[in-house]
Amino acid sequence: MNNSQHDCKNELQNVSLQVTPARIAAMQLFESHDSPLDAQYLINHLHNELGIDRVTVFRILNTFVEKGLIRKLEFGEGKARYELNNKEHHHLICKSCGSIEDISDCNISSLEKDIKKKKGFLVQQHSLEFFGICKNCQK
Amino acid sequence: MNNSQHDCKNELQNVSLQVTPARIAAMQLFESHDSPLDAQYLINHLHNELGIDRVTVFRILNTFVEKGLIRKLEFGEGKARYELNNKEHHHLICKSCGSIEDISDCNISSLEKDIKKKKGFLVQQHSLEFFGICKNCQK
DNA sequence: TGACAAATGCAACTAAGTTGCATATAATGA
DNA sequence: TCATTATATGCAACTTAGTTGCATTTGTCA
Repeated sequence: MNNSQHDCKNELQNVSLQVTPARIAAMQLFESHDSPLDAQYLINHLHNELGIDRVTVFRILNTFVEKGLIRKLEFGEGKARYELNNKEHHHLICKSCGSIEDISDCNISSLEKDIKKKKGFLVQQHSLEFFGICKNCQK
Repeated sequence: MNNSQHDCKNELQNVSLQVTPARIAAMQLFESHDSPLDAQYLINHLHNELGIDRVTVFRILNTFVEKGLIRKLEFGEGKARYELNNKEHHHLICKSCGSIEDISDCNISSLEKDIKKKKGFLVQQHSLEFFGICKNCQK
């Protein structure tokens, strides 16, 4: 078992999930990609490499979200995307080429405190996505 | 024709859309609701009241989005929601009771200028949603 | 009012995601 | 290391959101 597989195994055990080939492979895909992946992408890879069924992939994604390993995103595409749930960040989604870039330091937390004070609403999560034209497509 | 219908008719004409019973009724539904509506809600109402087909409702929604009358939102429910595209605001979505409250003055525009400067990405739209527990559900 | 473009209805389809159930596999404790 | 048991997977069938093609109807405008 190589390093990457070993890391993935630990992450699964940390959240009390059984370590299976499908889950290790799914974690590895997330570890090795920067931009958020859709279910179909995982289905293709896991089916080709390990013969994993699409239903299993959907179940893995739901389980990972529940356990907090990944988070679910929606960019108005009629399907969900998923990415590792480590550092907080947001996305710049280019409407021209479809590229997805990350940004961090959006300083939303002060706004969240405001919301608690003014509205009494306790924010647990937020989603912030920017849609526009990336640097490249403006040329 | 009452006032509300007349207003809706004007809004349709302003964006060069033909005025039809289905479109007037759809606009009226949006005018009379604060929280974002899903397609199924419109389908139920327009079908019961006017016998409008579901396909027509989806087409109306797409047309309204294209013309900028409404905007499309996604709250991770596996379906889209739509609301009038007038003043900019964001949403507080309660994970306990499902209620959706509006908030405004989020001051994102300074962040958008920052993004242009730092990343070269030109922001045209953004979506900002907060998920948590509403005042009522905290009791 | 008649012509023409645009909107609608209907049927069929696609794509994302879910459920039930039988089988296979990972974790555990002797 | 083997048997037990809970958990994960595969397969088939299903649901729900949304789309497409085509024939018919309706709104607009001259």
